[in-house]
Amino acid sequence: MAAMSAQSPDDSFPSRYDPKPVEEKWYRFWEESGFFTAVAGSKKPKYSIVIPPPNVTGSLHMGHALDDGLPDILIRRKKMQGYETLWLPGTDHAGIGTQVKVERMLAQEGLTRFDLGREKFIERVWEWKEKYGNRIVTQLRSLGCCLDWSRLRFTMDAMLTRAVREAFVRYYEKGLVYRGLYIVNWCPRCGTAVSDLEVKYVERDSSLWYIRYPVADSGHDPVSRDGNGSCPFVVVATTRPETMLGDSAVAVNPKDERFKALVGKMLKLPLTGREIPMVADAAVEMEFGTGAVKVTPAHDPTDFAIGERHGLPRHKVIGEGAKMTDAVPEKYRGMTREECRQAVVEDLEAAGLLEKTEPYRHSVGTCDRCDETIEPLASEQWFVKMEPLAGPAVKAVEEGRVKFHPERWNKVYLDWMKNIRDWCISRQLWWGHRIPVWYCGCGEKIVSREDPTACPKCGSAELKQDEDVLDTWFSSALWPFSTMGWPEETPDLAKFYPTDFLTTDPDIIFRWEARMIFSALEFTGKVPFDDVYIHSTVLAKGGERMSRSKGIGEDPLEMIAKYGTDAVRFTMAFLESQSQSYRLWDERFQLGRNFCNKVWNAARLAAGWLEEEPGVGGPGSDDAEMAAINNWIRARFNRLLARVDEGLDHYTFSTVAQALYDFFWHDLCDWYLEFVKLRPDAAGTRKTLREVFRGTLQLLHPVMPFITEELWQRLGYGTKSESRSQNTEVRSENSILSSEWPGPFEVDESEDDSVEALRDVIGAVRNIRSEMQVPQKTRVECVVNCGSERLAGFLDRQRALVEALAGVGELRFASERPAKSSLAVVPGVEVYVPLEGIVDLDRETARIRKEVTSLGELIAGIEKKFANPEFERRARPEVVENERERLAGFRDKLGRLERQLESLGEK
RNA sequence: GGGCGAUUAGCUCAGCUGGUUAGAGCGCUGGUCUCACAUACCAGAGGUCACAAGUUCGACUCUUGUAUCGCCCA
Repeated sequence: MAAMSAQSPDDSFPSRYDPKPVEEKWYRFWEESGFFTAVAGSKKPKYSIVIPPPNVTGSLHMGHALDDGLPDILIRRKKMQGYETLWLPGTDHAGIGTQVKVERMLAQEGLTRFDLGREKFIERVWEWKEKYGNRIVTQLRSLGCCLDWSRLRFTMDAMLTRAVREAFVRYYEKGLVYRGLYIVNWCPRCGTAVSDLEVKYVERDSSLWYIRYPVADSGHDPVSRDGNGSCPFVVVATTRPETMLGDSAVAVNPKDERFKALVGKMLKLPLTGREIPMVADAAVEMEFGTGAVKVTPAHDPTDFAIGERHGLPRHKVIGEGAKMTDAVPEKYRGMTREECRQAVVEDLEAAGLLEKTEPYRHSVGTCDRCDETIEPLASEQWFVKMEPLAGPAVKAVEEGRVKFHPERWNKVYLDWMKNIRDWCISRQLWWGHRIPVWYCGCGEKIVSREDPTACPKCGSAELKQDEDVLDTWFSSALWPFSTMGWPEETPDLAKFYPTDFLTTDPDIIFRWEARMIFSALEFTGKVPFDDVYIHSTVLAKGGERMSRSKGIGEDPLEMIAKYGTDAVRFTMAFLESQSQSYRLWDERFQLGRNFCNKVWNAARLAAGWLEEEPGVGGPGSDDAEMAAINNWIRARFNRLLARVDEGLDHYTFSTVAQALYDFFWHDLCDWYLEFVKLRPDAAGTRKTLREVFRGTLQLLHPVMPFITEELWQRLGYGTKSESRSQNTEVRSENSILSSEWPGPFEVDESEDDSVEALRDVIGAVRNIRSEMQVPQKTRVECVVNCGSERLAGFLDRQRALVEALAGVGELRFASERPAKSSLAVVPGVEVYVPLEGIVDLDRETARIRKEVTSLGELIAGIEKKFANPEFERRARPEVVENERERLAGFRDKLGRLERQLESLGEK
């Protein structure tokens, strides 16, 4: 411990990276510098992204960390690449969610929304929003997102509300929005209709009840079988016996021979005294139950359709509160669905009309939000007619104007869009965009952008606005352009729309991306974005879905507090590899934290060199000595740059993070900085160090914004302009965020192979030392036998590096193996380590044998290829040539090692 | 019922259009407080790439099937 502080005399550059002070400081700096604010009048090319708006009721979870962290990576790079970027923040009013939240608050005061009335209630919701709705927005800052706060939007803002009205009215005028009586998914607990997407189906164990419906004019006793061939009743199977009270018919498939004779006859509906017809309809599956099904047009979508086709009455037997209505016999009225089911089954049984009950597993629709069983209910609702809208939305993706990434999601989207059904957009809520339709006592219906004051037909001022509000997703669908001022032709819209990119969880691809695409095409004539990236679902350690309410998973804010924002961002990018999901837990963030610390400490080391002027004429000041190594790291940097650019252009975040990690840790720290330690003084080395560090910080910046800005400043890049800019544009580089994205170095790679050989020699000696259990502090001799003069010359010039990094006393050159020495063969070089007195013959034999064995396997593998004459005939020539070279190389190495084994045997 | 995805080292995951000794992080083993970092350094062990058949000169990679798991839609 004491040693540690002694090693870091300068407390202003501590040996551990502490993210907290750094993060606060630089976020404020960026924001105050105006880096986040987009300029619509800019002449620069644009790059824009709108945030997938989180619910105002929400707080940051791992999904947001990706929704918002990944675009931030892209945005930061584009800023550095000189684009005028807009990264637009905002929140969604989340109709049901918010309303329920405020209702719960009221409940604590012993009030319901009805006690307050609509107006007062909405006031309370706004109060709630002002007070708590900004929580998620604040949290986005701690993720480091460079969102343009001057353009913060909310779906209930006046500007966006106007867009919603405009959209509704335009749809209406084109006949694309209509009001109609259809079966909707009714949630009795939420008290509203919900769209198909908000229904989740869960498998439940239940029963299939077989009920006898007596034939009205059969003349037979309905209970006993008379055995003379004529059937006194029709048996129907149902999973919902309580709905039989609302039956209007029994239907069979027209092709079903079993029932041909009965079609057109009347049946007695048990428990009600009603008579209902037998009808034939192709929608009936002959395989289900008995082949005859009960038809309840008011409570089932298929039955509703059958009812339409056959002109059947709709008996609404279950009401909005999921209780039996007055349309049923008195004894059942007011019962819940469950109570009524039991009563009906008992009564049928008592009447001898229950033929049998079978256990049955089926899926039951439940409310996505509250898990209540959904009641399909015939109800007056507003719908968007999807067919005319879906066509262009399908085309946009088929023609590649919108591209999903990973590619497979294109298909998911297309399947859905091609089978889409009309969208139920009215909700029986108070919080939301109220439907802009007014009704007059004279029967006139007014659909208007502005609130009307009088009926255009009769002049009456007694107008009543539709009670319902629009589905929240109706406004979300307009988000990419409503946030920019549509329908006004604003500068923002002109400059930044369409947007370039959007990322979300796979969950909301239909609610969001799909609806945004058709809405955008309809209203703006343009796609809302070019690329959609569907990120992985983050699972908890055990593979379960993260859930705050169930206490499963990690809180990103906690992880940020514990490991730092950059560590969280880096780790999540590292894991984001285009798979369906990945598992994440607390300790995983150590990956990012350790990497941050590595970057920090490498900078700490380099800082010492960069502060001083290069030495002149002193040891290590000779550029020639380090030239090949400087070129090597520059070449490695170029390779990194190519990978980062390629990866970010294709949204392969994981490969980008891995490339950064590998280069920084394994090329820069493990080798280059270790080389430089020995002779940091040459001007060429200084230059390389400075430039490579600069470029590397820049490449790291989009993923790890805070630490890179801190180091950018500490290393002095923020004060001296060193941009290698080709542009004439003058850029202030006082922040890494405003610096110019790097390009490749010019580099002479002619001696890269020599540097590789240098690393191989050091590695070989280290390996021998370790296998021979040579103590770390013991210097060994090392003799090399080079295949070429050039390489020998190079290694001679680099002898100091071999000596320091491999623990070698003196590097010597020879063409013969010294006695009692250990041998390693690397490309172009034989490495001997004389181990007089230390060498352990058994160990050396074992070490060589191991390698001989693995070489033998490799050689056998390649020989097998050549053994087949087809190989040389059919494989590509370069492949054959390559294999030939590998084989020769392995054989050569094997021969040398075998000779070593023989000579060991002699001694 | 339909669609999509996964199955690679003890764990969590990479491996593009088939052809360099299948990689990483963590964990493990041995050795190091080496003057940036023990959140570190050095060396190493560990995989018949779920299974079967096929295509091919050649399959972790392509095709088909089987098994197990997961996601979505109806």
